[in-house]
Amino acid sequence: MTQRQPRTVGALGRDNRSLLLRSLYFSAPASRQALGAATGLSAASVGKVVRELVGEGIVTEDGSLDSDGGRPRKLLRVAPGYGFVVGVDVGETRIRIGLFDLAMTELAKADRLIDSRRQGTETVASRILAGLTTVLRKSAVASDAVLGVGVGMPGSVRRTPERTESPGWNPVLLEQLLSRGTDLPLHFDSRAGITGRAELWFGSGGETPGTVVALLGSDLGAGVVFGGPTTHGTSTGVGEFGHTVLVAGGRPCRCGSRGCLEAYVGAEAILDRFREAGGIIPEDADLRPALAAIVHDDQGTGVLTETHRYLGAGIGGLINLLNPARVVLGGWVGLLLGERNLDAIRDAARRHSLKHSFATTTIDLCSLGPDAATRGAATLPLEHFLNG
Amino acid sequence: MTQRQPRTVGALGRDNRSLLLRSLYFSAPASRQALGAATGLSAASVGKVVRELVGEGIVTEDGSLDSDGGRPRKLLRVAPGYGFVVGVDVGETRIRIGLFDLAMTELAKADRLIDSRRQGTETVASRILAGLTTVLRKSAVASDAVLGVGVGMPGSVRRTPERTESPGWNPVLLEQLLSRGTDLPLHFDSRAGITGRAELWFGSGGETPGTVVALLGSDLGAGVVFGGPTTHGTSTGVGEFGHTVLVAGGRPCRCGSRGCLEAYVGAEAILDRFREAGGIIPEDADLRPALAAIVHDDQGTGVLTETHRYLGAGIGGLINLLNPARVVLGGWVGLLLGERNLDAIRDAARRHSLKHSFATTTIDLCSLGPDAATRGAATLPLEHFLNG
DNA sequence: ACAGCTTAATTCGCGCCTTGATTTAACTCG
DNA sequence: CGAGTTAAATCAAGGCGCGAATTAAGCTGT
Repeated sequence: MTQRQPRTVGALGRDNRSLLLRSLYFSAPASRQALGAATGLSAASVGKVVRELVGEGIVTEDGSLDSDGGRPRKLLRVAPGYGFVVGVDVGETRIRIGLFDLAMTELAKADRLIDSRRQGTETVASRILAGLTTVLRKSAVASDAVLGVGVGMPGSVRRTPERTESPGWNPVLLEQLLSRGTDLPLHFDSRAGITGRAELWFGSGGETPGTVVALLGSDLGAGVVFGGPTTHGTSTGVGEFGHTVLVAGGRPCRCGSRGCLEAYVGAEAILDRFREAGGIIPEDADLRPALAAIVHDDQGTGVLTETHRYLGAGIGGLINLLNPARVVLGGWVGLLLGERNLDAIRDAARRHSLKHSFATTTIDLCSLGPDAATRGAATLPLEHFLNG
Repeated sequence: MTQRQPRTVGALGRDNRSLLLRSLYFSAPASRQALGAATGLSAASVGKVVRELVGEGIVTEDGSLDSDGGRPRKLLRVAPGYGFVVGVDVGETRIRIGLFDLAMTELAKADRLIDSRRQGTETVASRILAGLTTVLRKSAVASDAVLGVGVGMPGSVRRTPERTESPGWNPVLLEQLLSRGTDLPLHFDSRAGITGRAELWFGSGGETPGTVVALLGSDLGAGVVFGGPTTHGTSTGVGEFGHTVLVAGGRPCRCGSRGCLEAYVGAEAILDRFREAGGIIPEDADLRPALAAIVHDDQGTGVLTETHRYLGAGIGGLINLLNPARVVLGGWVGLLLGERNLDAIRDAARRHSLKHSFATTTIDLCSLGPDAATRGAATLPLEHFLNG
């Protein structure tokens, strides 16, 4: 029955402070005036809050706008060196760690190879902790200046002790081990989630409210992140759409079901379908080059066209259900398919969604490289910081 | 960049007032103490706000709890007669109108037959306006005591002047015509939306947060309403899921696409599939009895089992994507299918969704009759009232 | 170069809110 | 019937945002 936190007048103040801070963060260098307009707060309140923030060292004045007759407005920004955030991307073959300042410039990074098939959660945890000290040392950042660590983990992050996806892998245990090894605040999300966050925060188009990010990669599955109706910063994971049924009773999927989207547009799935359609590809070829080759030339099998169509249908369903303002296609498989013929995907999505919903949606390619994941993970503690 | 309304301290007050009012509304007769516990407000604040509300006639004291040694707590409730709300359900063959007091007891209702194929928006508007005066007269409620009118319309309600679904039907025009004919505040939603709202407000299970309502009817399409993470009262339409692709390249759907869910589990679709599978049904049979007959005995065609499976797969996708706490199956087709074998649907949904998501979801049948629609529509102005 | 103008930022008093403490009200029980 | 107990109202205090007034800091034209 509860709804809003700011019940008390004190909470209201903290709330407006965070509102202002977030607004400032996203509008980069901004004057007090601009902040007032953006937040709806009066000049007096903006002044007061800014004074506090400057006093705490969170915000600094940085240059000023040229005047045209009056007193020039001083520009404000969040002090990049006030604190630092760490992002961790736990892949299947390696762990990536990045340390960023508040302006999200990367100050240090570290890679740790792992073999997820053979090494368990304990190894992953110790690797992460080791990488953490490494980036701290490299960047000469004091541990207590780190605001938090965001970790993107494979699979779903839903907290259940029992029943994890892969036998050797236990997200709950990872949390325990990590929190035992460091005092830093930890934040967790799925890999799809952190990649989506990266796109939402730093991707093309920027802060469009109501953005759905559809990620396609072999080792990533597919996921969705939804930037709430408000904006930026307030992104919330929604769910997985890789296992939506697209062909009832169709191809078996590794999830145990049949006809899932992933069983058609996942990397391995595309390769399998290519082979079945008579396409020739070396048996021991690596996934990425093999897929790239198919996308470049599908040897007349029609697999590529079909894949575009499947993907478009899946996206169409997404559009019907979530009615987003923008769909961003990402993940290396998604990028490969989209770069080749995004219009084919758009077209299929159009055919498989309601006219009106489709008309108010744009479908774009993700513009970020694969190493954006750590950056996306680092937005987890950053967001926590901005929300006070 | 804006996010929360209560920026100013005055708004905070209004906000808490509405919080309290809503809390009171849903916890029926409640003491001041209970309200304090429920809302988190202090006894002092509760007392003050309640005094105001009583002064305005919105809330009345009604009995008191037996004491066990101390002063007994007086019970409060929203005065049912403080105001009234009207719900309108615009179907394809008739318009239903209901007038309710704040306790949502129906004081009067009216039916108007229409022929949506032949009569245009103008007729619908005038029928609604006529029905409105009828229920007002019947119930002897003064027009200015009506807080608002909620209208559930066929199709999507997304506001676009151009490009409406059916040629003779124009939701935007309807809004214009109605607002020209009455001064009462108008609220609009889709028919799926109002039916979903009814389930959310008055249905079994009650106020579970994160409830998705899946409606299946021939003339209704399928829709989804999502009760936000907060609670009751704050429901927001999400989208249509009747045209999610379930069988890529499958049966043609009236939406122009192929393989939509509706093309398999819509009433006509089930009948068609039944006939194609060799089932015998009179050519001129009415939809409902015909479908009921099939559900009762599908003559060994397997169509029923198949339908359950399709529907389950569709619901599974819903679960993956939205991760609701509860899925409620409604609409007359949905009820028919669910009453026959809900477990088959559950089972198919389980097979087609991620283990964890499914485990945290329950799938139930809608418990409301078909005439709940006007009641659901009337929650639109009611909610507006409760939100201040 | 200097008054006069213009605009930014700060300061100040007001009204409003919630809260904890205190007081009053209303009932039970021995 | 008075002591005890609990509910509700009242009161004073502390905070917050806002508009108005004030101060700060540049331009501009002669």
